[in-house]
Amino acid sequence: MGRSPCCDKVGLKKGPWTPEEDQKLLAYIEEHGHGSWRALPLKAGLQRCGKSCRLRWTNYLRPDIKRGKFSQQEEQTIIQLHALLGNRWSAIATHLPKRTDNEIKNYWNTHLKKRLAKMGIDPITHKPKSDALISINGQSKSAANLNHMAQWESARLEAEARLVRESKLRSSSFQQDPAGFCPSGLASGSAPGVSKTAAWIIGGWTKSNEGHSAGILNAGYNGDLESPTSTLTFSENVPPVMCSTGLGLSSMPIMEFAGSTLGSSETGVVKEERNSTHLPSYKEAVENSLSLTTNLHRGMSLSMETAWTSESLRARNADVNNAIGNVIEEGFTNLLLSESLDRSNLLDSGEESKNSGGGSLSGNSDGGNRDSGSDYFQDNKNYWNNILNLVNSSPSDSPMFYE
DNA sequence: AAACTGGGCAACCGCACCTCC
DNA sequence: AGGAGGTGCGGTTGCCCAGTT
Repeated sequence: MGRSPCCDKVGLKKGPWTPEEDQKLLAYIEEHGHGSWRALPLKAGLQRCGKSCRLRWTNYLRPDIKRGKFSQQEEQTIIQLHALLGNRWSAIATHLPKRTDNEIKNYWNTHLKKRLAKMGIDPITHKPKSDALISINGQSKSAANLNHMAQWESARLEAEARLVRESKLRSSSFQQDPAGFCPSGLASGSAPGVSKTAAWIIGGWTKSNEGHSAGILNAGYNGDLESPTSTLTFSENVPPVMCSTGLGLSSMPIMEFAGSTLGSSETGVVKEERNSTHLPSYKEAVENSLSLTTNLHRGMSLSMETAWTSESLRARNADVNNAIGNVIEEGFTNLLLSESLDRSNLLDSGEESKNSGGGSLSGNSDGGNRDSGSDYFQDNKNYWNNILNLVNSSPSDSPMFYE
């Protein structure tokens, strides 16, 4: 095709930006907006390529960028989303308000990836690197767990493959009006829907453990959990496992969300129709997936408030935050984030403290200190539950990043 | 104190996708 | 329908700085 370069490289400056250049760019964009990036440098009086200007703006100058150290929850978010999305930094960034994809990518490469590796977790697959990590008497558990994770991965891949197929078939874009996702019966009182989401996820997982062939999350399961549960039912013949991945959710052309909180029969219905001419790409499908689950969650999370006040928003966010926190606290992802975790100490001590929000992978790997066989398994369930839970959480109104 | 090393981060590069004509 | 330009994205590079030898 021989396309022309995005800009004439001759005479254009490269390398670090000076404060003067920053000022010029800022001043121009504040006054005119960026418009065409290619034309911007000339208009702004910059000897830079438009692409360079865009990058500088999006990664550094933009006013809504939060700089500085990543919080623990941000780290969790990155790890969990990376487990689900891989190196789709922009998609991950949408769930981390005020952080740029570049910043997240750098942080992953320089911190989190290494930390995972150090923990014996493959930063690519997010799985333990070998069975040796598992306790002696946990051999069968190890196998079961890896099998479990393999199924998850398999489901994920299936979902992605399905997305590709669906994206070719689909002819509609999503109706993403959050209000449309708010089943009035779902959020009675002030109980945040997110806890119900978590309950649903965990409930589904727990049940699925009893029958792996049914998939990891049997979304269609309408079980007898004590806590309020919600179910997803699909009008297509979709293997339940497909519902287990955040990806799978939105790939369903027609999807019905039935909230069965506290025995209520109110039902929120989310439907998409095959009418539009828009054929989303795979990438778009993935994004839509996230958006849909996000909106689904948002709908669940919304109380019956008709207006969003800052107070109600914050109150809700606090509730949501607590709910997420409660779930996440139990995940072994926390291991990666705990400042107190010192693998060598654990190895040296030969005894793992029986605390605490999530135990220790290294503890598990070290001679079966964890005598509760279900803990490790539970940790891993939680790990992946958290991922799904996270995707279900809203990117834009995520409570965890309020300052 | 100088040289070396590694970590962290901003920026660049090239490809892929999207949109417009 | 197809080409060209614009933009977004992910991988990589290179510079700066702090810590170590």
